[in-house]
Amino acid sequence: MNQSKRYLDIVRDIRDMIRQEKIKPGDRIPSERELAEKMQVGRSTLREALRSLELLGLIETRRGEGTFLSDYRNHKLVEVLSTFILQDNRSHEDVWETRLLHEVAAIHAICKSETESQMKIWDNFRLRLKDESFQREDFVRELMVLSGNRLSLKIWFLLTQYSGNPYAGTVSSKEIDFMNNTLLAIEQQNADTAIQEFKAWSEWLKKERISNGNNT
Amino acid sequence: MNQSKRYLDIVRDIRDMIRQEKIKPGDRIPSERELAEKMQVGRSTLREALRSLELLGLIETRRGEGTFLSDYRNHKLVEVLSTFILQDNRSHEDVWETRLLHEVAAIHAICKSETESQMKIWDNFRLRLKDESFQREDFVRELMVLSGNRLSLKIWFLLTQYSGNPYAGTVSSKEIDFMNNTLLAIEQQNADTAIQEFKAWSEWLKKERISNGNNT
DNA sequence: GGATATGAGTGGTCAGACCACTTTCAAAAA
DNA sequence: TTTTTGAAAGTGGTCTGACCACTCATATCC
Repeated sequence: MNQSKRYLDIVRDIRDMIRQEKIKPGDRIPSERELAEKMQVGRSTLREALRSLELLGLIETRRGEGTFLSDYRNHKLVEVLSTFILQDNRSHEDVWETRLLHEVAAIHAICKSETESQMKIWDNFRLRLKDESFQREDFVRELMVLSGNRLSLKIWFLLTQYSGNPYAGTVSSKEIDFMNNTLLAIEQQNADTAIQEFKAWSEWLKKERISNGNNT
Repeated sequence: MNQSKRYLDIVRDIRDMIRQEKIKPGDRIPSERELAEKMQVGRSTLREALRSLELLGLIETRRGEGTFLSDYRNHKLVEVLSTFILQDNRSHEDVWETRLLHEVAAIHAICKSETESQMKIWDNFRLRLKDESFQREDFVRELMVLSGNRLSLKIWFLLTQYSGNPYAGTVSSKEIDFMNNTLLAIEQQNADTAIQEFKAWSEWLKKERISNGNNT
């Protein structure tokens, strides 16, 4: 009988315990010493399991306080993977394209799943458009959220952070036109036009950025 | 100075070491005792880092033999995260959608950037299509590679691992039709048709999967 | 030569000891 | 009485040294 990987069993046990005792995100789970005794296992072994879970963002440990269950919706899938993905893929072009890819998909999704209750959202959008500091990034973020795909949102957010915000600064009137056009097409649920306009805007920005010698 | 989370530093150090010393998947990395000494850290602390990496499937440990850098293929991340996270159908849906999103974008990119030299690729594709074991995943992987966006490819690959391959098994004739149609449209650089066909295929598969009660 | 025993090396586990930190609460000071 | 102080208890973070179980290469024996 070789059942190595005891810590994997512990991971499972902890999960089961959380389920059974109905521990909710934010709640404290028993201390390491307590768990170790309950599970008839050494503390160091137990800790190996806990650290694994922590790296994944499933639990949170605070020295002197204890270990807490974190919201599993905030899991570190993206973050963890990114440290291993983005390392050798520093191609700015790839990051840019991938980011754009998520943005376009979000617009497409929004156009295809419009509900009446969202109508007022666009009005709100228009109001904020008048704010000078309302830039492409803010605009897109709203769209990403509206698309409803949280994973895509997370990836997008990460890519945005990674590539920085090269558009900081004033928002030109040309940009506002792009925004308005895109928004209008979305309102009319015209995906093709919206995406076309959005891409044109993005391309334009890209060129502006290059001509300004803006590099992250 | 409170710099807790030493094991996180170790995770990074190990990653850097792997990169610097050009350790390849399958290669052996130094023993725990060796690493602990080199990094001036206790063996138990080092092990916490190693176990985290192991849970992610980035390394593989074999008792009595050593620790080896693993190929990205076997990670348990899928398993562990899914038991914690995927109870929520919404997350499942997000992964699926995000994956599809990358696939569609790849097809789009290929259609828009066709070069003559790629012509023979399609012939090769057709040949492999006759192989029974050539499934959607294989088909799409080729496309992802052809798209040229390595970052997108990596993200797609991990999402695929994450959501598993529920399509394993025989490839129905209906599927082969879908594949052929998609391929044909791509050859003709007809992005809209290709994507439409591809999405239809995906939707069909999704339904098949549900009706078969296939759940990871 | 082939089978077998041995020993070095490795990961797996444990117990015990500190350390650093947070919280609590009772004693001391105001 | 109220406020401040500080000691104690509890927690995670780390290290050490000791075994155990296993693998593999080597030496030994038949």
